Amino acid sequence: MQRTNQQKRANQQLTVLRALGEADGPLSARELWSRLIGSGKSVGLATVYRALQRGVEEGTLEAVEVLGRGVRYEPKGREHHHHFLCSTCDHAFDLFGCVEGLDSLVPDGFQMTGHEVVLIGTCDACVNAA
Amino acid sequence: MQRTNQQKRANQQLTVLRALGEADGPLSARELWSRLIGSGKSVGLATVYRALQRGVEEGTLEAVEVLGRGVRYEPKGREHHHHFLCSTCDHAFDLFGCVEGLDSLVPDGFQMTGHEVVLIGTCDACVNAA
DNA sequence: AACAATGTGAGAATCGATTATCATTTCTCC
DNA sequence: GGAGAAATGATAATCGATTCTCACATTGTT
Repeated sequence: MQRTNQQKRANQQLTVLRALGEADGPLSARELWSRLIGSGKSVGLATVYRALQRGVEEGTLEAVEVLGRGVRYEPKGREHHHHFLCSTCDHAFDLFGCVEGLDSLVPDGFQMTGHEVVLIGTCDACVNAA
Repeated sequence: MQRTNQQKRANQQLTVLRALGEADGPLSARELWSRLIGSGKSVGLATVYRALQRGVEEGTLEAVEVLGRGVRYEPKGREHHHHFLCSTCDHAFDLFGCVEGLDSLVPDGFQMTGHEVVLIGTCDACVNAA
């Protein structure tokens, strides 16, 4: 293995999961990896995938799709919520609350078991940067 | 070219676009292709992609994402609507109507420009088939 | 009919995302 | 401190979706 630094790398997966837990929205494997690298943590992309995969298997993480931009992950068990996708920075933010009137949309004979709502627009930071 | 039949194949793209127009929801390139093949129309997958791509360029089609299962296409200009995704057959159905209370979900400082709502469940046919 | 421009189908090539591989390193438990 | 199990990182392999290529077909124009 080509060693790029001497950092301790035990429990890398915990580092990964902790970073995900601190995020303000669901992250893709690559987003998470970039954040870790960017904050000086040396982690392999494969390890990020492994941590996420195991988290899903163990039920502590949930894979979510926000408008088809690939799978993102978030801690499971949080209160029911939806996401806001910033079309500028492509980041997904957690929202709080839900909406009314979904039942009335269901066609006759169909059975609804769940729903997803995604708001699209520009986030705080990107509004200010514009 | 390995000729598999003698059918007329002029204006294949029109055939593709017509089939899409008759669908009860957005279709992926492959779904559309399967339907065409299934109904006895001989079309190449590449031609389906070409028809869809051109449709989008010309503004008659719109690419939509329904829960990250790849891009699907639908005729543009229809009234604002959302989709119902059947988790059994994976088909997306058009819905009519919209929901209330989206504005209240937008965080301070964020600007919303659009939204997507997807209902998940079991469609008519799959309910009956169960 | 002859020619140019465009359309078509089959399969190859490409592109990203994810997974598998494997040599090391780290951990656990004695 | 040592042995075996598990974790890690770099990179190769895989997988699907989409695009590209190219030989041939079709259409349009004269």
